[in-house]
Amino acid sequence: VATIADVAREAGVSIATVSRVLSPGPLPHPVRANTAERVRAAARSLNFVPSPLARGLASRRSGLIGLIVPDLADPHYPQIAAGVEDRARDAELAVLICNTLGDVGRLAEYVHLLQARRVDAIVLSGGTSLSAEALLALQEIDVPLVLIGRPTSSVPWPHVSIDNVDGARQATRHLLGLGRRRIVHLGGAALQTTMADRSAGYAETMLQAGLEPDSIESTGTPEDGYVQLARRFGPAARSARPDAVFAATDRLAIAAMAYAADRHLHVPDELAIVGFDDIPLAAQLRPGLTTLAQPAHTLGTIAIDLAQRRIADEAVQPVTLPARLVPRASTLGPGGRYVA
Amino acid sequence: VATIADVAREAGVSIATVSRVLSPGPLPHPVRANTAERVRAAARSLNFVPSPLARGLASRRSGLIGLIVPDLADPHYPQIAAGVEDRARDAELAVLICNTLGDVGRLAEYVHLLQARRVDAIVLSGGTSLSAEALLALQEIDVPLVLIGRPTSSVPWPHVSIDNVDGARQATRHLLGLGRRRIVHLGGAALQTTMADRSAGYAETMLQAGLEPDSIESTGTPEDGYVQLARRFGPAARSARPDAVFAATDRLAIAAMAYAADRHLHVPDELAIVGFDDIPLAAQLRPGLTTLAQPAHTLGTIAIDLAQRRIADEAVQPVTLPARLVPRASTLGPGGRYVA
DNA sequence: CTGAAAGCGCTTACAG
DNA sequence: CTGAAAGCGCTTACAG
Repeated sequence: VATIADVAREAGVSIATVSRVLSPGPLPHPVRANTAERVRAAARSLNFVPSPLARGLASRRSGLIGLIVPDLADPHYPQIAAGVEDRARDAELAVLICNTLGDVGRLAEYVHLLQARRVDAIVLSGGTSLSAEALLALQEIDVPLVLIGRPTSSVPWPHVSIDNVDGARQATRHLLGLGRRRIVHLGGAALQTTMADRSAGYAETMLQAGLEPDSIESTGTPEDGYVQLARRFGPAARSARPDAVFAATDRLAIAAMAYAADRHLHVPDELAIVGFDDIPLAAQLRPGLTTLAQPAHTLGTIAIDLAQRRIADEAVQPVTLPARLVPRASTLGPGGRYVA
Repeated sequence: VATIADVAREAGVSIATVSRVLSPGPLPHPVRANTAERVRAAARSLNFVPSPLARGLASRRSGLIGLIVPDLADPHYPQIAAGVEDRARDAELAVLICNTLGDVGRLAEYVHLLQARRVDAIVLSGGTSLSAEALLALQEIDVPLVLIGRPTSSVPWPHVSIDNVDGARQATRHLLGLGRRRIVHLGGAALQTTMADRSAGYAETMLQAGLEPDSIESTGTPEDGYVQLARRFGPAARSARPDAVFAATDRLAIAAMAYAADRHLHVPDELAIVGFDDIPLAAQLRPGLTTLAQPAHTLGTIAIDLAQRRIADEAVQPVTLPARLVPRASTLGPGGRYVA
């Protein structure tokens, strides 16, 4: 493999000049056009690629981004990862992937590791359920940090998130518009701001309509969602059977659909169901799942944009992206029509 | 941040000794136990982590693994990625993630990039549809390479894959055991060895049973799977309606379930359906999807094991993992029973 | 506009 | 068993 010295020799200049042509830093150094062209030609002919290792060591910038996700198995995060990777690639940054499995110890370990590797920035997703103390521990970091999802408390780092409150409002209004009144919310782990916000948007909209909010909490897994529904719908249920479920995620909505099928409840006639996320399979289900599409990929690309601004030490504002209702047969029925 | 020099000073030794204690290379250098302990204590007290950048530059080993996947949005690959990441972490390797989106140009670009970053090894998944020439281009690589999935032609690199032929045999035998005779195979892109193997296992088993194989090819997306089924089942269909579908993937199986629902075909009474992959949602569908579970996570961990042996220049054999039939209601019906 | 040189933080023959 | 020193391949003040 060719090194900078080979290129310098070939072009008849010093390695300093080669570096200045091929790796213009933040404040570009003036180089004569003619010289620059010779260097570029030499680099091309030698198929020269500067060693990121050496470059990182010398410049204290590794060209690496650390991406921390809680769970790659959850369809939400790969979409974010794809967005991050996409934009990072455009910026000539490589992405180190870290899977915490929701373990705070592992999170701390990764953060330490990423710092040791001198990553230029860390993108942390799934930090929406971190306790104040866990967040405090992150304060120690001297690497630019960007969060995906609204953090639990005020923190010094920028974040990009979905407007979950508004998404939940849309979901609830949609069901109300269809004439449903006994709308239950099947929520995920309330510790996560994402889940809390969706629950809040639901409750607010119900109250505005003069109805009593009725939230069921679950751990967020479809298995637990099913169990919690069974408990609520079961014989011990104290109130009238719901006529609609707004689930906090598509995975929970799928659990609700399974529950309805097992109890021979017709969807949507007897039970309308709305999810949140618009996972790729949502449209393939029967009935198709009405849900809120969120731009997960964009979440990732914007996180990189924010990270780059932080690296350049620019001030940045948090970014909020809208969710968009995608009506399907699980609320409208075949050829159903929405009544606002 | 502490450097090796700080530790050396604190322990009263040279940096060479520190390095030998903290980073024993392939052939460990003898160090007096007492000295080693002093060094370790100093490192601990200073919270010293050797710079992977400097280490990589000096030793020509970066501690990085490049993971190339074709599509993070396909639920199959995040599972593999999780396995890779898991085991890599145990081995103190970090994982660079690369998403090719099925573009061969992008693949080549990534391979180049990963080499520039001096990754210790590359794990390539989704290379099961690479043409002979694309594989030849990879020959140039002087980095250990491990493939996930059986390559299209004989190559000099080890691979780990699922026994797709046998999995397809199991699926087909299962349907035959239930008395089905008009079993159709809904296949994915035939260029991929994975899909070709599943198709082959199906055809072989049908022939053995004295039945005519009947394969429908699709691009592999649920959308196209649905379209292809409609064409086959439609009025123009030349033969008797199938009584079972063995889909090459769960995503295609879900398309088949959607198609059955739209045509008011009862699953499994009128149409039994088997998938392949056992994606997390398969158990949540109604009816639950009978499918072949494949150890995707293990695929990833073994790939790292193979990579490490290749890095150590050991000889390695290809590894094949079994698929396992998971019977659910889409073939058995509620309380259904299997007749072998 | 260009170059000589120090330095980034390690590893690893070489000598003892 | 330990250390002095060269070197990995770059970047970046400093000097001209």
